[in-house]
Amino acid sequence: MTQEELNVLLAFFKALSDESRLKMVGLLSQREYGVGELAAILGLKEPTVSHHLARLKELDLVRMRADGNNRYYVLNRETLDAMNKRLFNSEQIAALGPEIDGDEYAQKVFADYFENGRFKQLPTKQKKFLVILRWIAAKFEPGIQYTEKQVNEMLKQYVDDYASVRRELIDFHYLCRANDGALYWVNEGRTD
Amino acid sequence: MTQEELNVLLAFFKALSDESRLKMVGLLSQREYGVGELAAILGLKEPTVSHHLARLKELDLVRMRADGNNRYYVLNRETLDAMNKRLFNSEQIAALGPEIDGDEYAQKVFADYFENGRFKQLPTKQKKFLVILRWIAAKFEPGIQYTEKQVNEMLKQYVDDYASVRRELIDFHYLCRANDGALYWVNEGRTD
DNA sequence: CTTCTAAATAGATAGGTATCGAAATAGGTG
DNA sequence: CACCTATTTCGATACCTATCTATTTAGAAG
Repeated sequence: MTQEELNVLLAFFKALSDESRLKMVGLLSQREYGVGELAAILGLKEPTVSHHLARLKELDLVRMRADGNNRYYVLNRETLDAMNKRLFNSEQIAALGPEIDGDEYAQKVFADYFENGRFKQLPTKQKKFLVILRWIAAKFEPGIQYTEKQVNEMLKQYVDDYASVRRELIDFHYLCRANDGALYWVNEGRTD
Repeated sequence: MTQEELNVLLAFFKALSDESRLKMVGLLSQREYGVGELAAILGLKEPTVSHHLARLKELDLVRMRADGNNRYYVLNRETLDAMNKRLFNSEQIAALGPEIDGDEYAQKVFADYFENGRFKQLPTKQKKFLVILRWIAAKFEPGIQYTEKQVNEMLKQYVDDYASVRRELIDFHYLCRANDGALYWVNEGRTD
């Protein structure tokens, strides 16, 4: 699951994790309501209701119809159903987890070398080393250009010998480097 | 839907409306993890992970197994499924809305007399008046004892002549009053 | 008993957001 | 045009909570 997809789900849960909005969804599932009407029923001021409706509308959870000065809102059941289907099946739930390398082997390598958010040391066996290199490479966002300083900062989070790792990332074609050596970016065309 | 039930759903959405917890749910759906392990993968400190796990555990969304100093957590899929079934059907969604009196008549009364969160005036026709009285009565929580001052504060939110309304609530047996007149509470045994 | 380690708890801080009042927008009506 | 009304936008405030560090608990191992 990409960060983008996760953000959508997150936004969906955030949208429904407010008492006022949850009640509004309930009301708007029955019939359309005007803003003032909702404000009266919920005991809120118009600006507050307007704010909540805007948040729901952002996610396409409600539809709006204008009639003169009044705007009538109603629940968009399709979006709700889509979210429901999208989330509540095993694969999707599992996919919520960040992508640690999937296979048992990689998990073992992690268990052995990863501690307190850092790699205490790097394995000498190339296969194990590549598991870690791949994981680090994935921390760089595709399409972004990084200065050498930024790359170093990134790597220091995870390893002591950041200079070696930076070199290895280039050697194994996980990162590309500009001719003058000043900029780095993810090699999106790489295939294993 | 009671306030209690709504709170449960609200808590559920709040629980999943955090990026870290959402990722944790994904991971814990695949296998059990120790606290430190999760902290390493998510790039968080142990206390933070501990905090999130506690929140998930409160709702019975995860189960915990202790082994020596380590505690292993795993997703409780049943709770997730139950929440899913519970929420995503039409009746339940509709029930999220606060209980405005259901029938057309009551809605009309509201439209006529309720404005900006208050009743601008009270209808003289008893039938209409009772619609409003019932609605106000529902604002008091069953099982709670209110002082007269508290009752007045409550009523002032909605009407000008709070003293009359307080008397009517007693006369129509929506509220009970202690013999000394100091305490009020909802008459749970009332039948229309 | 002392030491080490994993996790939970306490306390502090910072960022997010629900809410409001005031002001701006825009449609309707004369 | 001027006025009224419904809604949105803006700016400020207050509460909530995710996160951290420091401390405490409690199991395991010398």
